[in-house]
Amino acid sequence: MAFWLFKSEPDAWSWDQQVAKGEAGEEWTGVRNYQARNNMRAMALGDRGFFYHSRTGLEIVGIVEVCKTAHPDSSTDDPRWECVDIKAVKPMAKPISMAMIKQDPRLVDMVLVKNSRLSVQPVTQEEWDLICKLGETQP
DNA sequence: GCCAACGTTGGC
DNA sequence: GCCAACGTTGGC
Repeated sequence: MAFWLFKSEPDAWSWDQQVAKGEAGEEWTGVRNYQARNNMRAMALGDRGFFYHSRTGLEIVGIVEVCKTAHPDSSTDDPRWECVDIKAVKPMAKPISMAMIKQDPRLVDMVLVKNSRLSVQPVTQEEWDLICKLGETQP
């Protein structure tokens, strides 16, 4: 199983909205970046990811699961763009902020820090385990 | 709200 | 195929 991180501005699509979708989940539409798309193409059913609030919030607020693998993005006719569906699994007991990540030498190499503009990014097993631990959340 | 970093576009 | 110009993202 692989681990990922999904970024969203809460003004556009928030964790609460994701939770409201429940088991059905929701298409992660709107990605128009090849690297992010390729990451979604690489996802398998059941892969887990962090849900991160960008711009306003700047913290990991929850855990999601891939519930549908990559398919054409219904928000565009352009066949280049694909997306997966994700569903909310559980909130972080303690959200993990960008500031906390930057302070931890074990986390400063995260893509989140190194390439803050990539909206769908991979997370390593070590990063996943540590953030779950710091967030006091069972993955 | 600012602006640096990055990705994309398009003229040559 | 290069690279300047432009648009967007997202931390601050």
